[in-house]
Amino acid sequence: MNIKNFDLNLLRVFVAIYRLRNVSRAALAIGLTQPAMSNALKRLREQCADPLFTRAGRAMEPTMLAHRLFEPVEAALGGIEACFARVGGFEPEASDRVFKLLMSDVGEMVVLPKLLGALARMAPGVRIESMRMPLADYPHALRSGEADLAIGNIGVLRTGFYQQHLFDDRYVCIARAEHPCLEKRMTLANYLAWDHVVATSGSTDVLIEEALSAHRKHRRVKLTVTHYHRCAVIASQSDLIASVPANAVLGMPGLTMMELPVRMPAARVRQFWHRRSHTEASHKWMRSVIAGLDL
DNA sequence: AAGCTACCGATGCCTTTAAA
DNA sequence: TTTAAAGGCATCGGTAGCTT
Repeated sequence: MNIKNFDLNLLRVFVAIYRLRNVSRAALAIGLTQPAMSNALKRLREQCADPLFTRAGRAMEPTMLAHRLFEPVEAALGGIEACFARVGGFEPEASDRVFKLLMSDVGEMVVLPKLLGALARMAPGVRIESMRMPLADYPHALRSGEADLAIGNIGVLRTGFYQQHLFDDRYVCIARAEHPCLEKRMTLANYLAWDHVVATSGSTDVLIEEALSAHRKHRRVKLTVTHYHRCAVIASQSDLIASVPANAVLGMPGLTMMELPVRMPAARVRQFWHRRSHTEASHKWMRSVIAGLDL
């Protein structure tokens, strides 16, 4: 390898593929397209004179050299990032800043455990405040600084907001394990024949209603609650059925998960921020930490 | 077992950008 | 102005998983 010509961005490429074992997802994680990532991997392979990752089914398995390189490369990259964060006036390891994050309870379950793990290593004094409010209030909260970031599949944040993709989730229909609706296929007619419990903490409710409107249909909503998790608990103990992001119910006992009878694109869960925070050092640092989580 | 579909990495070709 | 490199779009081909 000739270090004079080495592109340090290739180290980010290497770390992302090693963590995710997937070129496409690694590309999304660092803001490239899949072909650009594939080309970067090719250049990295040429520089290292080693394939670094070999395809094994749907995973990219690291070679012996990749395993040996990962720890020192990750540490070096972390050092560089911390150094630039300090130049910008933010020292993560010494900070006691509070970051206010807008997210649903599913977001909390998926993001917060890993985020806290990362903070324990990098910024033990930094604190998180998870906030909940109606989706319509998100733009104002981010614009005014009441919240730092919003995480979710949020359609209301467009003009004046930046966004970065974090992971995809799918929407599913859930019912208690012995529910009579399971005796038949979950057709649209079957789905509409039952009373529903809906949660208002994310955008699922709005998106399902839009999908049903396209068929000129509507659900009978018997109960509205604020959290997806409560929605799932109620569905597991009643004859109400619900439509939720799959991550909301993973591992929950007493529930059956089914495909929705209407076509729903996957939930593209992203982090959103207002342009007022775009160049602020601590904010940039927190965004990079969240984007680097293996979600 | 065969056929179908979805997923995913690789590649060709083009445009853009920056350096010489 | 030329050239090389990087990134994006479109597409190809291999693999896995599901259905018949």
